[in-house]
Amino acid sequence: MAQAIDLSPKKQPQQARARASVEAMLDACTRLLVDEGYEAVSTNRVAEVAGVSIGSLYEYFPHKQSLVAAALARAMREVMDEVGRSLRTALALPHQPHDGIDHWMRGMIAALEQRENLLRVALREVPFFWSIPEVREFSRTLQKFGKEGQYKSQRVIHFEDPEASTYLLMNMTWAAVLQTVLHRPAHLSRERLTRTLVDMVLKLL
Amino acid sequence: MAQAIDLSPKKQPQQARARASVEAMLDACTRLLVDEGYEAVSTNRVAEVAGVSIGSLYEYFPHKQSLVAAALARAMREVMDEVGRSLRTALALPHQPHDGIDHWMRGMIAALEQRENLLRVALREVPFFWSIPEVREFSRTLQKFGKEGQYKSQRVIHFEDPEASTYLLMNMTWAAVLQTVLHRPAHLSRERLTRTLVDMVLKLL
DNA sequence: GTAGTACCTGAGTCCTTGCTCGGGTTAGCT
DNA sequence: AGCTAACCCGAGCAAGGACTCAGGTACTAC
Repeated sequence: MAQAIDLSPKKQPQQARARASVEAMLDACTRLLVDEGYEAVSTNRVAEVAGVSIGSLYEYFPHKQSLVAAALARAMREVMDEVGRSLRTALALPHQPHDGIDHWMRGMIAALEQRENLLRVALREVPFFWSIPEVREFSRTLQKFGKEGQYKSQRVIHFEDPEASTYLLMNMTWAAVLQTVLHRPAHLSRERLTRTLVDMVLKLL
Repeated sequence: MAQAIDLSPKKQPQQARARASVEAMLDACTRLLVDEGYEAVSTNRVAEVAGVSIGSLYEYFPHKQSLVAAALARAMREVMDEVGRSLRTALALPHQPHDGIDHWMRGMIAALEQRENLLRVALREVPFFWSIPEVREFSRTLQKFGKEGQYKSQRVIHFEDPEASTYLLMNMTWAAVLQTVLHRPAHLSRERLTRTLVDMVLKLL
């Protein structure tokens, strides 16, 4: 099992030139993850693709894991931002609750779809993915979003155990969205799954 | 991304002695996966732990992946058997439907719990996990179980799109069960989650 | 100008690991 | 007993990959 490693970067770039180099490294790492999977990511190749030398890479990242973690953390922050934005516009919609749920689901699906291959690799191949702070935070934020949505739309799930049901609802929904994007069977279109998912969530509220 | 590889074994053991060796290899591989994760599994170590030589290992497995795939396939067959058994006893219960769903959920959770760490590693670290035939079959069988349960218990989800809703229901349920076992937060007991999950599934039927 | 710091370079070291291969041992059959 | 095929052995090869280090180049401050 993946044991705890320090995933933090080594030192921060000070000048613009160096910041560009680090960005290039992260871009290259992301590209390799997407195109060839985690096993194919070697520090030498990342440096090559980024157009910097291997020595420069180790200026800013103490080891391979911290590089991959930084690339994934950046992506997760982007996803989280988009999901948060789509929640806020969903809550501002006049025709609650169907339209709100619908908008939010589509927002989440769109956010994932843009990074489909990266997320697939991250979730299925990167051993320390769940140790990345941004990923842990993502789960927490998702829970917060769930409560926020219920609160603002004046709807609460009425089960014996509200805390457990909110938790499960969010996780099931998230899993279904992930499934829809990453693992959808050919005979079920994204549209059909989205519509049905919205119906199911409404039924649970 | 993980490309397609031939995951089938090389040749079958003929004599009892050889069958025992192969079993020992699979056991050792499973143990290493559970204890130290996919990255720590090297063919040399598997042979060492199994008490056979590296040469013998390559008699029966053409490469590392086929060994890991065989170990995981064996585990998946066991899980599938248990889940199937618990579904059948659930359907035979007199007090439908709450008791049935409850029994089935608990059966699934128990089946996963026994192999908690192995599944965690398989799902999160093994790049070719979803290419293993037994895993693909597992997903299909789960869908079949879902339809079977609905049919025999005379309950069908009444949504506009029955096919998509069955698909989603099974996947969401499965995801929630997995979540409960592999990633449960400390403040929510397994029992609370199980009970709430049963309620939610019932509400959707 | 010059000192100091940030930044960059890439050949090379060391280690791990997947896998081979030549040769030995055991089981089963006639 | 003798023959064949199944089975087992493990030193070692070849490749690849994480990471170092000794020495350069570009900024910045005074």
